[in-house]
Amino acid sequence: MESGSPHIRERLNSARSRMADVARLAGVSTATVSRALRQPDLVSPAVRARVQEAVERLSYRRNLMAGALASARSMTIGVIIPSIVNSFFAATVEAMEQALKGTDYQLMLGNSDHSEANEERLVASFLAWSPAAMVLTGRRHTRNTIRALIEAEIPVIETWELTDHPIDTIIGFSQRAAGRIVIDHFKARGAKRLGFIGAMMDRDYRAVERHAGFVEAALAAGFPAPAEVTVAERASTVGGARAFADLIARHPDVDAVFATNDTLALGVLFEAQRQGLAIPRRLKLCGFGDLEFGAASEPRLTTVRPPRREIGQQTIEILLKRLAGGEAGDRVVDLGFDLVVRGST
Amino acid sequence: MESGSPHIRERLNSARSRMADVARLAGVSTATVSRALRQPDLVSPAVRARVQEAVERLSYRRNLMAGALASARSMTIGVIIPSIVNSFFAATVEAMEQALKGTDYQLMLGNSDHSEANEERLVASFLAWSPAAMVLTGRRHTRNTIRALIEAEIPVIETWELTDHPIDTIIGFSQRAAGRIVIDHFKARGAKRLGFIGAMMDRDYRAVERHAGFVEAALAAGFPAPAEVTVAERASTVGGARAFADLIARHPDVDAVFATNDTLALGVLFEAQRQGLAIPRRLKLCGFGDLEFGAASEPRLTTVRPPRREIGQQTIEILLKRLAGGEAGDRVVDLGFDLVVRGST
DNA sequence: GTGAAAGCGCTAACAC
DNA sequence: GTGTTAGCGCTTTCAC
Repeated sequence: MESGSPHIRERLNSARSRMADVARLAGVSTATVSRALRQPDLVSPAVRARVQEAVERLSYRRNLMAGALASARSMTIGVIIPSIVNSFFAATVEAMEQALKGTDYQLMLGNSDHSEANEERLVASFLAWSPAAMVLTGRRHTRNTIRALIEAEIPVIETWELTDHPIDTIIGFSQRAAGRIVIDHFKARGAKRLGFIGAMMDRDYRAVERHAGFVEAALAAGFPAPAEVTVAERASTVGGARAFADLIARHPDVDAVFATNDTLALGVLFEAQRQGLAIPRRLKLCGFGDLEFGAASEPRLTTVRPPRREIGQQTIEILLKRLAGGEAGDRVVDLGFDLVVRGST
Repeated sequence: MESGSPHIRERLNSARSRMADVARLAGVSTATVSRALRQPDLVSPAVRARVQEAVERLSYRRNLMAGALASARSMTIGVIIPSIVNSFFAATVEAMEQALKGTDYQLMLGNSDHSEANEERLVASFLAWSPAAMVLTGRRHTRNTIRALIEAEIPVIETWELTDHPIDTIIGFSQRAAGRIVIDHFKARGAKRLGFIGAMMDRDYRAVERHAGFVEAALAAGFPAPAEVTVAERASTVGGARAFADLIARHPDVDAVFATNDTLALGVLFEAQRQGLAIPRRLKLCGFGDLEFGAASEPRLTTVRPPRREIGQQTIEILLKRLAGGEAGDRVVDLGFDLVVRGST
């Protein structure tokens, strides 16, 4: 901390100024300064200008904490995702950040590690900051989480899924349908014996739903029950490769694999190469997530594209409208998904 | 918001309780409650127990905002990374979160998108929350950023690089040296004509430094100047594939490529497969980052492993010590890096 | 070891 | 359209 030349230090008794200083310099009350800053329309143009000038002269910055305490609302939006590494959700968060640019709202990001108990703890500590709104991933939460959220009386958006009974509003798509659609495609491609590869199926219940949709549709379409291997840890390329090696060793007749995550699918692709199984001739492969590398792999990866960025963008759009006093719109927003057919099937 | 049964709502006049309520129930003053909660040692065991009980009976949660306002310090650590999608930094953040578990500190995450101007804006808005400390990526910041940080008089950790003049403390490794080490390895493997593939070299100056180290060492080792292609956008597999196609078309004699990012390297790998260039026989390939897929690709990817998680873990360790009143330790912490040699070279 | 009292820097009624 | 007056719920001297 002993860095920084005294020369630099001199120029700035600034950042310390309080609203009262601005008020004095502008010749108005703090209430007026507060209005001029937050609801300029309520203040006469002349005063607005004087306040603006004073703010600049003092390089005044509002103390958000004081404001939040006084109003019991902070300019914060709490966001909880299951994981930030190597994840679909990063794109959603990124889209939210972009949609928030130019506003005064700040995201507070939390990582539940796919655990409802962690989520409960995060929600509790986020709420201690009186956020303006909360964004959760998924529709499954503990009773306490739901209770705390309802009590908070702020907009709450659940994401990445659908349900008829959202806490407030849910924006996403049907994970089950995403699993189902793969079957239609495999069938059209003439697959005979299906395989399924998943990861962390004990915690990632969205993957469980995709699996359910996949199996349900497979049986309905007359396929035998898919051969399955799941890895315990979170989705990884290494895990996908191992799982596929295992799967194909035990079920050599499998000719089409659905992996619940493109990262797993990438592992399958590499392992198939290693074993000399031609994709898509000998093995059809479909992933989920439309991660970027799928558009460049050899062969390119067929996958289900979830509306990763759209979820984030819509979430913020709806939130901003609500926070600006607008009515709550639809409680359920289905953004759908696409099957992106490429070379691997 | 109209969700939630009345039954649920009844049970919880709770979350509303204030410190004064706890004080009354415990028969002490709010000052004592505050002490009992934050510095239990200053309070007699008997009182401590009574306060504890009252806290539980009322399911009292401290209002962090009020505390922060009163003490001019919040239990927040501001963290700014250049990008969260598909990035090395996600692992650093994840490690920080884990190291923070069990403490009352919260990360506030910001995304500068590799821009110093964005960083400046973020720092300003984070400081309005009176964070207990700030963590930045890199050593390059605007004058304003540095000034604001020094004025804030809080611990500031810069990460992912080294410099003799950190704002406060810097934890990382030499990007230049990371570029240099690749040359030794390529030379040992008998490479003759080198290629370089980078992304976003106008903004990602860490990549620029790796590049500088790579070129400098190449010339020193007697190689001709490496052939280079860079993509304008952020590192991607698609971009890596395109860049390599371009590179090899213009310089068919290149037999060893260094990509500043494993994601780019993955694209090179796929494009080489497409063109029938055997790795490592015809083409040696080295990436940077040690992203997970490199351990599973075919062939597996040689790469430089930065201390991604270690940086995050050490950052928090040092911060917690400082925040608990400890002395500032070394101003420069070099965590080094490893060359992970695998099948692609 | 504990309490009283004075804020922290804003916002929000309400009056003018 | 603007000012006055109370707080928001804590932390922090300073006494005792």
